[in-house]
Amino acid sequence: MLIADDQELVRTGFQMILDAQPDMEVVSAVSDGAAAVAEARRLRPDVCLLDIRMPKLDGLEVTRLLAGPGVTDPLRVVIVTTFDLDEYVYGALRSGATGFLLKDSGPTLLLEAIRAAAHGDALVSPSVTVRLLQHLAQPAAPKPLDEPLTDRELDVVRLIARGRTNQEVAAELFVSLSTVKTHLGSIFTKLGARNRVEIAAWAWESGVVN
Amino acid sequence: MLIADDQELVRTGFQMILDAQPDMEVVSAVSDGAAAVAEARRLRPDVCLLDIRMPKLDGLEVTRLLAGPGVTDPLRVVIVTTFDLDEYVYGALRSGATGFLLKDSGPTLLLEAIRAAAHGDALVSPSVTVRLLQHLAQPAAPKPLDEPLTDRELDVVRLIARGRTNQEVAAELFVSLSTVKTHLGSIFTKLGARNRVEIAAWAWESGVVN
DNA sequence: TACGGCATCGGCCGAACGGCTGATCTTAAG
DNA sequence: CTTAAGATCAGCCGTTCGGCCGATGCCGTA
Repeated sequence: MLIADDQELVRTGFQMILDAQPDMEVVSAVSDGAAAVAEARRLRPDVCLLDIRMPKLDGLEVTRLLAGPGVTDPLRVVIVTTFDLDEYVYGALRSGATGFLLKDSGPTLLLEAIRAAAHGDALVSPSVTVRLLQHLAQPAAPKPLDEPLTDRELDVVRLIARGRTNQEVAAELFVSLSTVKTHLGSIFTKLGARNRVEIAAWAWESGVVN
Repeated sequence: MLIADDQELVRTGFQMILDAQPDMEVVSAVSDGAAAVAEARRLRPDVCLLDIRMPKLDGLEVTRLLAGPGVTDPLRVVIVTTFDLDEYVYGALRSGATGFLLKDSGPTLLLEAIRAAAHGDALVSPSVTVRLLQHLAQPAAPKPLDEPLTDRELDVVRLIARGRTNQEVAAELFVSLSTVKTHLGSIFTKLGARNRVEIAAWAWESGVVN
């Protein structure tokens, strides 16, 4: 087990909790991201407990270096943070973390998360999980449409959502600019959108593009 | 707390674990899905603990009836099952479950899951979570940025991605239209975007918004 | 056959966008 | 103290967007 947190109190708190466990051993506790990477590579602990907000390298960068895509023989990383921000959550998961805990979690969850990570499993704070599940559970029906989009309109939506201009959409669909604008008009009406970015946002939310 | 499981031993086992907790009370324990729905509607427990494989109605059907989309005043449902099947997991989440536990989890996780559900949060078994995260983390690698966006630029990006006009962004951030356009200029350069929809697309792909 | 939905095209016009240059102020780093 | 980076603001100007009007042709159904 390696602990990385810039706050002295948090480090020692974690260490006391973990040292009380017969099956856990803290091999190093550091206060910044660069040291975390160095120690992790030197000691190769089973699990790394990383804060996000740290000097030099933040926890997500450290995770990328230790467990990110392309890393050979990645370590297990559990992110522990005070802040329940979506960017942190998704950033952590993309970086290769196998756990995400808020600091307001009890010690029970902390221990469970570490044991899970040691087995290659992942435990995420319940208050975070509930939001993740919402995204998984309803990739469909973000907006009940009075009138569904036609196939051709969906073609236009998909290209719009990828950042194409009307001219480019016209070229890729082999139609004129006027036609694209006509389809767009229908799309605006049906979705109740006020500009093309709202169309794009709807497309991403509803899973029309991915 | 309501327990529904067709196996006598499991029901009593759960009941013994839960009765030992001062903050929990099992108000009913039934052995099939139809009874679970009836009891849940009559007693309206804070949390329902449901097995999936049950006579008459399976746990997922029960969940749909008690917590599914369109249900007014939904109950909190934790699914407990022996079988770690993807269909079960996704089925449970789509049905409206706020927790998913495998029966090989320890009593600690069971209690944590129930307490989380009571708060409206969701705890999922670590071995299941790790697979869910792979699906979430899959659309990774949107674009490694030469220069990262500043905090303020991210504020602008988030609002742009939600379809706001420059004027609206200015109003919501309490700055002038000129400032927004300046930030946008930097964003265009850093992301290599050609229009605001490409900025929005980057934001959605990278998880800056969701 | 007549009707309606869909796809296709054109023009006009005001508003919004995006690129450009240049400026002040604060804060952090060297 | 000097320098660099970030946040703030301003004007100009060409392009794109989005709304609105109208029009033609195809196809399936009533």
